[in-house]
Amino acid sequence: MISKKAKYALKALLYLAKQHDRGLVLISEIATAERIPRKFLEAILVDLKVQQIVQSTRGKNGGYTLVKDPAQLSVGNIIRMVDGPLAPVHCVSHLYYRKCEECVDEATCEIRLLMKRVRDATCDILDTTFLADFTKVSALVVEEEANQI
Amino acid sequence: MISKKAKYALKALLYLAKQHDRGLVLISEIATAERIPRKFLEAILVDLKVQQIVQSTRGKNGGYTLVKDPAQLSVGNIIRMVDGPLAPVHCVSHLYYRKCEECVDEATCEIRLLMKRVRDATCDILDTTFLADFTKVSALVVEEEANQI
DNA sequence: TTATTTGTCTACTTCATCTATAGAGTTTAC
DNA sequence: GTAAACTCTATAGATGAAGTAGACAAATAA
Repeated sequence: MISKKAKYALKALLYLAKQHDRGLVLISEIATAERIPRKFLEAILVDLKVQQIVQSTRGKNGGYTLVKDPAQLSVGNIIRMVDGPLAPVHCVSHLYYRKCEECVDEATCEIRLLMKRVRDATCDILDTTFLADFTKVSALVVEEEANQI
Repeated sequence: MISKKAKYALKALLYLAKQHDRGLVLISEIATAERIPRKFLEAILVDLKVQQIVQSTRGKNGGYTLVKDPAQLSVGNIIRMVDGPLAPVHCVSHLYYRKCEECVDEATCEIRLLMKRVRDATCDILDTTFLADFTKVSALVVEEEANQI
């Protein structure tokens, strides 16, 4: 399970990606549109700013905007930033590797091998899906709908 | 990430599966062999007993034994029993489905579609891997080693 | 300059879950 | 009856999740 925080981050970034050409977007606009608790979203956006995913401007006419290219920002990376490893156990994580304390022998641990397959399958999906892919899909849907008129 | 509890449960059941023909196995034997805190393992085994995965006998010469056929007990089911859903978000879980509170429209939620793919990939692996598959692999390894002599 | 709008920062809360541990109680075999 | 097992109840510390409150700082425009 991913945390609500990660889901909110994902939704907020996706919202920003869709408004990418529109310039600065208000926190409260995102919060309302995506039904995210406003104060909680604030904290999330600060985190994402530290990670240099978004940029902000203060004061009147201020707001948030995406810094990273949506075509290069993967869902996998966003979730990792907020929640940590995607792997089901630490001992199969690439970026957050840690030996299981209780494991008698990692090399022959059968559970580890299985979990590695799960990790790989998960990462194959999440690390190859970028924010831009969603906006494309939405554009396609809009296009299809237009064609049906 | 799966919990330690789930990992312990998996290791304990795997241990029991390997000793399946040996009859009753002591909690403390499992705890020592798999380096699981003994009292914690006790609690886990009680849970698994309630779920009718294992059986126990009290008193001297007592112990635990697997009730379910290891060829029909999947890793996916074991993890679900202890941790709940395998899905990364509730709204794509089959057995633990729940609508996301903040979701504006589930039918068009792009994150949901992506997470559904993750769920399916995970379940494809974990629901088709059974305890018996591990004991087979171990047997194979033993066989191979014997061949090399 | 001042009011308003916006993000920033610090601190706190509440609640749940994880990961255990302690110890008395019960059952069974010998 | 006693030792060896499992069982039941209670507790507890640590951590993190999810959110809230409110003062503060910066930018703009009147």
